[in-house]
Amino acid sequence: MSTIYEVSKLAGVSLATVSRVINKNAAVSEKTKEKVKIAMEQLGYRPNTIAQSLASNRSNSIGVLVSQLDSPFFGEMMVGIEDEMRKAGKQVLFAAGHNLESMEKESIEFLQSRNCDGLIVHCEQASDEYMHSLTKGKTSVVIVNRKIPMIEDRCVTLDNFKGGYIAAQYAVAQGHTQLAYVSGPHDKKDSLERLQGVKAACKDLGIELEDSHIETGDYSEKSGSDAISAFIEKGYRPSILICANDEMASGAMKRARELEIDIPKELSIIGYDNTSFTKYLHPELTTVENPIGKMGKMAAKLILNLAYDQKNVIHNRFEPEMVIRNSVYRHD
Amino acid sequence: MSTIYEVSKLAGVSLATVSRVINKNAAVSEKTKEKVKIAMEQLGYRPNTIAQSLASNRSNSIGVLVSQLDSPFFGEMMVGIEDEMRKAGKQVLFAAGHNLESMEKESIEFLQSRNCDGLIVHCEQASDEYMHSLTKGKTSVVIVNRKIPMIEDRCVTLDNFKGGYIAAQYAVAQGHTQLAYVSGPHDKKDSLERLQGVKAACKDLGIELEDSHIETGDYSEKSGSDAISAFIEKGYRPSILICANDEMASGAMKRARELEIDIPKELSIIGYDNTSFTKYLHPELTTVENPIGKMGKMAAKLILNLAYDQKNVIHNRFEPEMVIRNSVYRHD
DNA sequence: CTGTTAGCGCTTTCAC
DNA sequence: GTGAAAGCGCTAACAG
Repeated sequence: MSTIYEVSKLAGVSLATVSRVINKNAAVSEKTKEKVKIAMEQLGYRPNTIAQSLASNRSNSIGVLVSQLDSPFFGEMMVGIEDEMRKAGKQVLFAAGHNLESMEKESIEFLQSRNCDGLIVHCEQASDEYMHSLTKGKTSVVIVNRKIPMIEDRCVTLDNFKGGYIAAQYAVAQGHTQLAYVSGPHDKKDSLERLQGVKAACKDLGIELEDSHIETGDYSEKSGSDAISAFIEKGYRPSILICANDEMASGAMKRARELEIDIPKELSIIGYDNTSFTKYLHPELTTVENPIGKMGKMAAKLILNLAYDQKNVIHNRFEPEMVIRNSVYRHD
Repeated sequence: MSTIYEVSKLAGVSLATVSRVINKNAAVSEKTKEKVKIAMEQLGYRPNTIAQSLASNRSNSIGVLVSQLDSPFFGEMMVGIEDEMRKAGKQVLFAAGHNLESMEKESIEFLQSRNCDGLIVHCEQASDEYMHSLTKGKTSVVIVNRKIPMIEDRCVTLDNFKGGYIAAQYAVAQGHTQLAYVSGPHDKKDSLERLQGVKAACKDLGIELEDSHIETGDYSEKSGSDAISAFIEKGYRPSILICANDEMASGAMKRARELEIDIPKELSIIGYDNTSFTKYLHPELTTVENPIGKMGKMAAKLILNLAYDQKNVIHNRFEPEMVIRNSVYRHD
């Protein structure tokens, strides 16, 4: 591999001049620029990014922490980020936190040790305080899907309250009055917000949603199935079940099928996230769109602003929308 | 961030000595080693990986090219690789080729420009010749899921012939005689091999599989649906449809449901890959396990051998296995 | 607009 | 077993 030195020799200019045409950050006369370009071409010169990083103290890479690498949800997020960063000529390093506080911290340290210029993190377990302190470090940090007090401008979030609200609203609009809800874990803010949204909508619309009509799951398929069983044991037969994510909706559908409950006629189902696998479900799942791909893109834009002084327009609060498919029956 | 220089000052030794205890590649007396370690501890010293790379001409990172970042299939592969590389303390860069020759090459160049010590690639479009020349470069390359003549030792592959064979064999063992097959595109070797496996099994077992009972798809869900329609138009009603991947199997199931064909009673289905979404299908899909996660791990081990002189035991030819679930009806 | 020069933080001969 | 010193390939003042 040829070096900047060889290019400068061949072009008959100094190292600095070559560096300038590479970085386009200082005026170089058209003539010399041309000479340099020809020399680079001839030698097949490619700048050594490592050396660039060391000298400039910038690695032109950003680190991304997701919970899992093999999930449709994080997949979309990664694609959104990669896309945007690639356009900006920056590299992306992905690491997985596996939903464990220790792994999350370890992965963040790993990314930091790689001299990332910025971090985009989707942390589920690490505390608000930890996140907060992270943003105080010298590398910029953007947080996805979590609103942390004091640093909201670093957070790209979804209005989960509204997500819950519109789901319940839609259910009622379709003539349902016997609602049930499977919530996510109560120690997660997004889960809580969705629940509050559902409750608020019911209240606003004059529909009763007793506490006993709410089950708490853990976002897993199994907890969706379990919820169905739980309602049946309680003797409650809702006409519609709203789930805090698609995974649980899928579990609920499976259980219902085992029990020969017809979906959507006897039991309608609403999911949340609009994960890609919803298309494999039968009937196709009506759900709340979680624009995680777009949020990833926005997080990327934000980090580009923070770490590389770009001036992208930022809006960091996203609104969910209903995705109407076939799992909700209309009662007239 | 403290540097190696500060550590050496504090420990009262030279730079070189500190470097030695970091890299454990030369003898250092217990005493001084201890001193250095204490100094590193006190300063919270972390080696600067960029500087290490520049000086040693090794980046301790490997690049991975997949077709898509947001796919369950590649997700598993990425997890397998990340896992193994992480254990080895190496970094992984992921890039997407999007099934386009231009993007594949561009992404490979991107990874190379990042000074990866090795590359693991899953290329669909680039030619054998290109792949071949790639392995001739100075960075080691491992190829996943494609057997390229002359460099088989660099390839981690699945026995696709056997995959097709056991699928057909299983179908026949379950009492089916009216088989049909939806193949993948004919310009892909793996697709061809699966087809040949199916044909061979039929022949060996004395079952007829006319050419008209074979449809050619493109691995997409839609082409699975289309295949069903095509068979019906031809007036052929198979008792079992073997698909060259799960995606097409899913499409076929959808179409069958629309046509009110009962699965598996009237039509059994076998998929291929055992992708994670198969659990969302109904009935749960009987399919051929494609151990892509394990293959990713193995590719990682191989690249560790090639790029870092590790001595992992390699077996680069994987065997598929049937995963029996509920989409095949047994005819006695 | 262009060249000179001093590092960036580390590894790696080569002596001792 | 340890230290001195020469780079790795590039950027970024600074001077002209």
